[in-house]
Amino acid sequence: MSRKEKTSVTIYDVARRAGVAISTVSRVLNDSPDVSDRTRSEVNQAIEELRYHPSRTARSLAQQEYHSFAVAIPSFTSPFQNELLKGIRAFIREPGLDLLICDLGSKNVEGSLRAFLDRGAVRGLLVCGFSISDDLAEDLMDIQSPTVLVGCDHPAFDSYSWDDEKGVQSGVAHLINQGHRNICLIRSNLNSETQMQRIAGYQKALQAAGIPFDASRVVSGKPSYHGGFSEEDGFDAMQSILTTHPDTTAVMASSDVQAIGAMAALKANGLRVPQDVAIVGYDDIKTSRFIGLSSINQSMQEIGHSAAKTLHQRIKGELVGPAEHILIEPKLEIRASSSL
Amino acid sequence: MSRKEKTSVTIYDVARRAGVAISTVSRVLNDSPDVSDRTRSEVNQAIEELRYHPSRTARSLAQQEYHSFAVAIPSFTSPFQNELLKGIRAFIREPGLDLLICDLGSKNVEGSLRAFLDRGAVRGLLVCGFSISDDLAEDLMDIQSPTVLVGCDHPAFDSYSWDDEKGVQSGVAHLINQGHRNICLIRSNLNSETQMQRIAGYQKALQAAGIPFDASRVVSGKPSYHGGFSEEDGFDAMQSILTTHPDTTAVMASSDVQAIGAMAALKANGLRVPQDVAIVGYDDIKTSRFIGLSSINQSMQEIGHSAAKTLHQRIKGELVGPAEHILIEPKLEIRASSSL
DNA sequence: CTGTTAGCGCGTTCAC
DNA sequence: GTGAACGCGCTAACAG
Repeated sequence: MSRKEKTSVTIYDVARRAGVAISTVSRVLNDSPDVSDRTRSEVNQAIEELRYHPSRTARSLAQQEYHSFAVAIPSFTSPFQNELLKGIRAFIREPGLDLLICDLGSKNVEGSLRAFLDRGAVRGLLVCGFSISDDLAEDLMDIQSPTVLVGCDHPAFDSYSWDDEKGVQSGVAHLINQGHRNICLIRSNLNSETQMQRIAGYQKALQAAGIPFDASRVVSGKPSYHGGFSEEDGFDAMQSILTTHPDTTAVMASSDVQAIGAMAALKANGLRVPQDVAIVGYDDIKTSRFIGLSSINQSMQEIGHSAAKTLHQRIKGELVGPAEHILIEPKLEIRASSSL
Repeated sequence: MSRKEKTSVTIYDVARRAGVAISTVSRVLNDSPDVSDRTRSEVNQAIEELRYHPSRTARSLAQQEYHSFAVAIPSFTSPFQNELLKGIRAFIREPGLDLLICDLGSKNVEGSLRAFLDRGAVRGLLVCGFSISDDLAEDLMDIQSPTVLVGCDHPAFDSYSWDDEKGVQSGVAHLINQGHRNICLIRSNLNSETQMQRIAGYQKALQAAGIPFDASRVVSGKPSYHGGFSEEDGFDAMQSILTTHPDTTAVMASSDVQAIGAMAALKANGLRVPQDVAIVGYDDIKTSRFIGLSSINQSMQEIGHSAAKTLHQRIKGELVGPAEHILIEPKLEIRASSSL
């Protein structure tokens, strides 16, 4: 009995047990036709008896294949990112892939991604939800594997991003059309490019209507989780709006959960939505379908699906040529239940 | 130029470039102290120049180490599972692990898990959210790697589950204490053990108060996503309650989103919560803090964290001995905002 | 301190 | 149809 310590059963054990060579075992494993029914069943029996399962890592190393997408994403449990992940999942279901998720957190996003890359290169990478510096872009190119960006743009990679400026602009324009003039914008407390674009959209809409821009009407909640996109942030922000700008009749929120929080604040103050204060939330329509708000639909699911598909094609070499850059233009959706 | 086709840069390339052996490169990679500063910097330079990144699979194969947890979970994007994942993430952040997520979907959960296992064994596995058959349990034992169960129990594995019966029982008892007698239970349309336990809890609470059990008061929505735990399901279920049992004054819902849907249905019918109909939702308190309901707190995050920790310890051999079975007893939480 | 060599577990030519 | 041998990219003893 010179068995090694607790070593798990390998393809060699199976081969020995079945009285064949490992290549034969490998063949039945990958159901090659070049195996006699007899040996096949013998091998299968040995596999059964030894309760053998091939090693995932060994297999992908030898096969130079990939069985999973790597997804780098900040706070993947946030409702927003979730929609994206649903889309990705919808795609990978058929090819039978898994998701290697690297949660980037919300503080040192870029550092986390670097650490992830140092842990070892992956076969294909989906980077979601934050704009990458040129520095990071180089690191990303270093790993030599297809990379698709979602939520930001960079010339070197395929990307899916959306026009935040136009999104907010159309939302605010909608409110203006409804007769509102005292409109506040709830932003996050990040100074991301995204935020700047949204503020620009807000300004443009006001400008187009001849309404003067008042910077104090752009508010954010206290710093909190999810970089200022949480319910608490929305609640805080709305609360402060009600005290500093009591004449406000409409609000554009930067996310759906923010909008939910804002609504809660209104209720807490005895105000009705949308009669007293109207709200438009920037979000995915699917997320909060029972909340009585209008919203900017980003259809994150579709984006996630497309991004995953693109990555898959790049990896398999089915897609060649220069990086593609898809810019989604968010649409305004008037909720049927907006009279909640 | 006899370079191979598009082969990515390996440790050999770096070694050649730096004029050293691959083992030396490996040493600086794993920052071993046994390297002279001079060679180290030379190697590092070569790494820089070649933009080399070690292969994740090759590394873990050779090292027999693990850099990621595998998590098998049904519909990981549901708000409920999300809380669990948050807890898991909280744990893995420090050891610098990633998450290999296998989304089991919601239809053929067990089959999906089997397919996952066939794709190759993993080093450690977290199975969440559904009870496993003895058959599947064997498969799980076959992969010879530590496995921790969350949301169900099995003698062979460490497990974290909660007492659904007592949970629902306390929720319904609370409603009874509030003076309600016509209480409905919104269940999912799965026939899981969990559901049976919940129904049992409902019955026990009624029985303790001398209220006769009426099976028709246990309702579910139309089959839908998430196995009946969605907003739509809650909406449907409440809608049917209002027509078949208009005398209902209180409802116990099986999940938070269900409760949200139920509330929407009430609003749609001009009813107020909780004045006309009170609701207790079975959920994680963090999930829907702005919804005006009482709830059964499952503190999924803590469970996720503990489960991940247990798995980690098993893998590292820091935890030995028979499987541990933790049974969480859900607590009732009266929401401060329950007058929304 | 550094290079050589043997694996890690499996896929994949090649001959037989 | 089947087996021996090599390679995937890297780590880990051994030597020197």
